[in-house]
Amino acid sequence: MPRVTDSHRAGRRAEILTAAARLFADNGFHATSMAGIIAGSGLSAGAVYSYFRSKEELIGAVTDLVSTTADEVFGELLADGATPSPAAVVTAMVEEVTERFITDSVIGVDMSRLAVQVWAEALRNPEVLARAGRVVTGLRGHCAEVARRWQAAGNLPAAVVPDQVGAAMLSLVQGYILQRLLLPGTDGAYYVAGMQALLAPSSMLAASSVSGET
Amino acid sequence: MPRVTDSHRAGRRAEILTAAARLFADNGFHATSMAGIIAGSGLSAGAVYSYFRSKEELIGAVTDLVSTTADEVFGELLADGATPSPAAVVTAMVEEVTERFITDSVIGVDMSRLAVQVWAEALRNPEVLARAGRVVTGLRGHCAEVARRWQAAGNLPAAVVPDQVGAAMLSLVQGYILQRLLLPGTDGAYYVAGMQALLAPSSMLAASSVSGET
DNA sequence: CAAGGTAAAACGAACGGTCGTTCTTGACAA
DNA sequence: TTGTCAAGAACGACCGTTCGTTTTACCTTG
Repeated sequence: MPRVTDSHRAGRRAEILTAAARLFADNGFHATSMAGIIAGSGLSAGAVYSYFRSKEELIGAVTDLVSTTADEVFGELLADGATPSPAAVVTAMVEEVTERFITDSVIGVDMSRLAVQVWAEALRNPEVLARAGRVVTGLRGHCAEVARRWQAAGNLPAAVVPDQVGAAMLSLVQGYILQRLLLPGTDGAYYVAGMQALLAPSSMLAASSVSGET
Repeated sequence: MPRVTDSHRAGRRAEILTAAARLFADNGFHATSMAGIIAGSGLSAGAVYSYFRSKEELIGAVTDLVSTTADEVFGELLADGATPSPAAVVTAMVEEVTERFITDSVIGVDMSRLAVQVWAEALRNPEVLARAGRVVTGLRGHCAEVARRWQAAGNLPAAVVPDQVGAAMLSLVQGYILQRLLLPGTDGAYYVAGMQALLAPSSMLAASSVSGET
């Protein structure tokens, strides 16, 4: 038998996933046909269906890919014990989105476009909603942790609920993704400037550096 | 010569549009079939196609409906010459979304769900992108005007670009819409509290009332 | 080493179903 | 009668998926 190596098999799977992600990013999930994915992957229908049982499973896999990428992109923001300001964290998130999310280095697909498709799909597909909700919860939790530290440092009133602040911080990133796709000319620097002005109207320099990994 | 025409004919058109909007909100544009819309409208295929030339035209009409509703909901925020704080305006927008956008009074459809579908569709349909972009530009312009007045009142540095601040303000509304749909338990009051804390960390009462129409 | 067996992997034509759309037909108002 | 419009069966195209066949590469055997 063609005892193909595991890595080869995983590579094939990744190729199919990449082709699907590229088409999904361009046309959305339901305006993309399996025939297109099959052609894009360079394989046959039967081969594709031996790696993914159905189109829905492919959608789920791409959703996971977006989720994983999002986690990776934002996961390092609080690697150490720093207490950056919310404005600095949102700035860092916007920059990370611009550099690593909009054109993913691994497969060269605009993950921000996929994210919007995932949001829309989540409204009708309970499984996608569950996955997407988990990611959003996680990201909001990271932001809430920032708010908690900022609060502990005395920069926020004690009565403030960190998770609530985290929700607003996450919104600033989601809105950036959305407006950049919908409105030409909304780039990272343009957006960050307004966000920082909104968050620190009196003193313009509340931002300190945000650490990456150690 | 149409005997019962005009208002009756417009009513029919509205019925079809309502049925389409309801199904689009539930399942998105491409997972909704014309057969479903035809059944939902209570008319026949031929009748529906005499009012709308194609499914694409129906999608465009629903996009317009969402746009119009959004304009109406947010158009009154700056009716007079008041200079409310950005936080107060975003608060008012979130409340308007909750009360008038999430369940539109005219047709009883969740416009926020439709908005997400429009965002996704805009990424692949140039006409929808144009319409959606126009609306987002308009909303951001309204927010920018708030920032401009706030700046003129001396609450923002002169170097700040109002449109940039408007983009961030709009993000806070878009993020609310998104997170409310994706995460159970994100209601208006919960969200507003965090937003206000983020925008006015030092003095918790920057908000004043925002005027409706005169 | 060479040849043949074997089973996984890939192929791709074909399938039933559903899609968006059209068009013939009938009913009714003028 | 005649003009208008709705009804809904019918249509071709394309959908996601299946499955019988062919190819491939490793293992066994002489």
